[in-house]
Amino acid sequence: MKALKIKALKIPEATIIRLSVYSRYLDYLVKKGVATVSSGEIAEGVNSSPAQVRKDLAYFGEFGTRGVGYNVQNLHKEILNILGLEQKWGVIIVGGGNLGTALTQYKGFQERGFVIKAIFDNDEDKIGTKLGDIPIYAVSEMEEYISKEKIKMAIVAVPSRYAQEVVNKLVEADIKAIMNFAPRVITVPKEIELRNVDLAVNLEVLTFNLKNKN
Amino acid sequence: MKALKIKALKIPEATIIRLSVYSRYLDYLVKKGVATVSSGEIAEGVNSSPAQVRKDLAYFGEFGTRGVGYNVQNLHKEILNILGLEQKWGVIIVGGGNLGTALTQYKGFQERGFVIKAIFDNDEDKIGTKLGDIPIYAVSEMEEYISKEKIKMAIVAVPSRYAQEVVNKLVEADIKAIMNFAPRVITVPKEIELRNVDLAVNLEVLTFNLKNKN
DNA sequence: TAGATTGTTAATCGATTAACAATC
DNA sequence: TAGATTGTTAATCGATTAACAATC
Repeated sequence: MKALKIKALKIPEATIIRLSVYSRYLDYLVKKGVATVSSGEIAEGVNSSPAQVRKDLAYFGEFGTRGVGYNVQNLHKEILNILGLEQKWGVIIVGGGNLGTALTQYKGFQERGFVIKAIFDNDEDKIGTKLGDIPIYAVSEMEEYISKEKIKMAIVAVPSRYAQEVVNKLVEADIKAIMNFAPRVITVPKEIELRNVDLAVNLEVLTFNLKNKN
Repeated sequence: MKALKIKALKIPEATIIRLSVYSRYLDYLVKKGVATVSSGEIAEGVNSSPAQVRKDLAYFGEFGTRGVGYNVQNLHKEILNILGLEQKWGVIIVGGGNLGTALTQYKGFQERGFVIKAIFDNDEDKIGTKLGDIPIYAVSEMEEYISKEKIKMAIVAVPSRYAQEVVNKLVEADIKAIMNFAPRVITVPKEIELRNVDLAVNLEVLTFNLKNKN
């Protein structure tokens, strides 16, 4: 008896991250006016291998032409689609300190279609003011704002000791995805997407390598 | 003929990252006054598995006692040592914009023993001023500063189009490790440690998952 | 047609998980 | 001694790389 083969193929996270890198390189090629590109050329441009590039793309479809390569504009568009970047995403930032402020103005988010809509903080001096165009509200107003504005994504840039508490509030407010900068183990229900960005760990990998490779 | 078996065991980067997470949890246990901990308890504290914890530690030695577990203080110290954090590390930041400024004052670096020593920028209005205690110098002074102060690590927080150029200067100045925030493919000689932190990619992994898992 | 390059399958490599003897 | 937990080996799982038929 042959079981119906359902393609429940799991896509490695490394693949998603590489797709993001490919899309930036393709963006560069589009601007340069290049029409066609091979997996080998992409690999060279992003320090990968041709097989890896083709494998990553193969999870999602057949985007190339044998003997020819890939249409640059088309592949670029396809990858942005795969990543969910065919639309703009409204994002809120919790925490209006140095990091939150820097992230609010970070060009790299805007370039990829992420729009910071508001900052939430508990500092009375900041509440009611604006950072450039972006309003700063009290954390107590967060749940209502999320619901009213249908916000799906939040960035948590508060001191570590408040991070879990803030995340709990976000979950209650029905946020779908959280990018957390606090170097703490944070717990969320399994249906919530959580990504931890630990800045210090990155330096620690470097010190480990300095100490051991040399 | 039996070849001499040299233990050139390669340690997964994922292990290093987890060690960093373990060390933070152990720090918490130290402060809580806990004396002994098992691999199972660590695993629970950091969302991992007991086997993973023991495997990660086994790359570096035998730190526990069978039937008992690990001495919290000792294990904490051992892991910091493995990561190279038994010493303080002087770090410079290139780029005094929003992100560079935020990173300069980021507590998470200080807590782990990273000391930001100086910022380098090309903005005439900033050069010669200070950000808190941290002096801002011209990029033209960078090479001399690195050599004089024996700086090993640098953080690159300049606009993407300048990133490779800045990295080249750092390499010439004999820097050993670079943490790069520019979302560009950066090339360095193989003896230089390079780590790319791409903030937008993290949001893109979230949008991908939002789009596909739900 | 000949040359090039894809999409895909098979082989390899590496990391995680499970199992268990060692031992406190 | 009995129970607990480590350190380590073996089994499994997953991701990368290599190879090649398909095909432009």
